[in-house]
Amino acid sequence: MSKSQQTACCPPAEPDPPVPANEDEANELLARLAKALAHPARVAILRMLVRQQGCIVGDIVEVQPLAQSTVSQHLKQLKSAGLIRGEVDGPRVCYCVEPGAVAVFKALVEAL
Amino acid sequence: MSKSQQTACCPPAEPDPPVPANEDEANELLARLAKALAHPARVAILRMLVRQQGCIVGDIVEVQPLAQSTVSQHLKQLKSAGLIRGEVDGPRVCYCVEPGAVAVFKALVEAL
DNA sequence: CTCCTCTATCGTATATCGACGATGAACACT
DNA sequence: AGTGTTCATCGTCGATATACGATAGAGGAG
Repeated sequence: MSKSQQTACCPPAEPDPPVPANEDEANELLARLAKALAHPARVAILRMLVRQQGCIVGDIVEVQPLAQSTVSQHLKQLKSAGLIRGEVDGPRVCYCVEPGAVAVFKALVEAL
Repeated sequence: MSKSQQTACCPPAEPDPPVPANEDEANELLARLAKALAHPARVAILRMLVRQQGCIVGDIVEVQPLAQSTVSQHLKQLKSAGLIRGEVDGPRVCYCVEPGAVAVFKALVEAL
């Protein structure tokens, strides 16, 4: 039973991502975002979410060589960093990228 | 006594920074580099090193609100991630950016 | 040779990470 | 109601991160 359903969660939204002008704030934000990606599994998850539009947790667990609870914790970290968003879709939860946050991260890194 | 001496350490070098083609390896490398920047102090230090060509440890310690030993540890992490390089300059040590590593990091992030 | 400066390392304490199994809560389906 | 699926949370464990003071070691200055 492959269960890759393209549930149309994660709508557009995203008006504008503010990049901090203050350097100290930029450092803290960049550090927080970098910390969220300081683990290969989280990088892989983010990449997966960027690639396809929204992912069910089960799909991620199938791909990652980790326990379901561990994946859930990684998702929690990505979410609390603001890089992804999760929406309940019936019994499942659909995660998707927060494009604005990724854009801010790219901008901060590029400005290094 | 301000001691900002532009000791001409940190020569050119840098032939070519190889970016891993394999996605898993890219994930691990990105995670390692992101981890190195997962702390505001390290981001600030890297920025400082990018801005001016090479920095004496003492200068960094003066700017950062941290103990000298703590700064030294952060430098060690940045160095073991390959983002900076340190050269002994008499009694001092001059740290400088490893431009190739920063370029790889930017490329990996941009490719997200 | 004897100080003095500069930096790295050691030792320590606290906090967070990363992983897992087990449990709990929400939902669909019968 | 009862059952099964899906995901988050809890509790736990070892490993790592972060911070500091204290110490060691290498180099100049006198």
